[in-house]
Amino acid sequence: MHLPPHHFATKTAVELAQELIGCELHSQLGGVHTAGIITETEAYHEDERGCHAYGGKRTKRTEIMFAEGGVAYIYLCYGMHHLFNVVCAQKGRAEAVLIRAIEPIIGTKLMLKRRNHKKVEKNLTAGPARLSQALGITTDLNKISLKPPQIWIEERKTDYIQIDKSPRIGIDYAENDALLPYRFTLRDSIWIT
DNA sequence: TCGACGATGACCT
DNA sequence: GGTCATCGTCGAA
Repeated sequence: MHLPPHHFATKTAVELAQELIGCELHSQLGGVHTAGIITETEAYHEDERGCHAYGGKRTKRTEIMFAEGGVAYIYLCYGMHHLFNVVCAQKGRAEAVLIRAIEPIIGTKLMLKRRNHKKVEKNLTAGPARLSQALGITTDLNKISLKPPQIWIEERKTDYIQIDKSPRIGIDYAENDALLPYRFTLRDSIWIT
């Protein structure tokens, strides 16, 4: 069963980032279906410096983070990478979870084609820009609601997993907030960065 | 308008 | 380990 958009509105980013580990991220774009198990996430919220909406800053780009949870926040990084986030929390509160890595499970052949790879290996879908490319996610889909048939999340199917915590990647500018344990990874998975 | 700078990844040594 | 591609966003001018 997929998690309905309103589910995300009830969660903080730190809660959701952990809950999403082990869930499945699905995309059905151009009539083709791809999906993977979420193995790595990061939490962001407006009270810490790593967040684009730090201090409640509303700009054209960050406005979607203040929407009610259940929509996608997809933005372009380094001029070429499309990074996918799940907006959560209630309307008016900026919180989101960055999906950083997945383990491919459905449509791996198409993922290989989209990524121009020959072989299924870690760098096919481990990395926030890599998984977006593998699933066909681009900024065109920014702000869409997270429900079938475009992009949605299926609940975790295994009953027990272990989650590790560590500091987030690539946010040195966030000063002391860069040390917060807001990165979550599926223990023993090879599909993490 | 303009310039600085990224929630990165590919490729090279 | 290191280099660099590439462009939207944001704040300063």
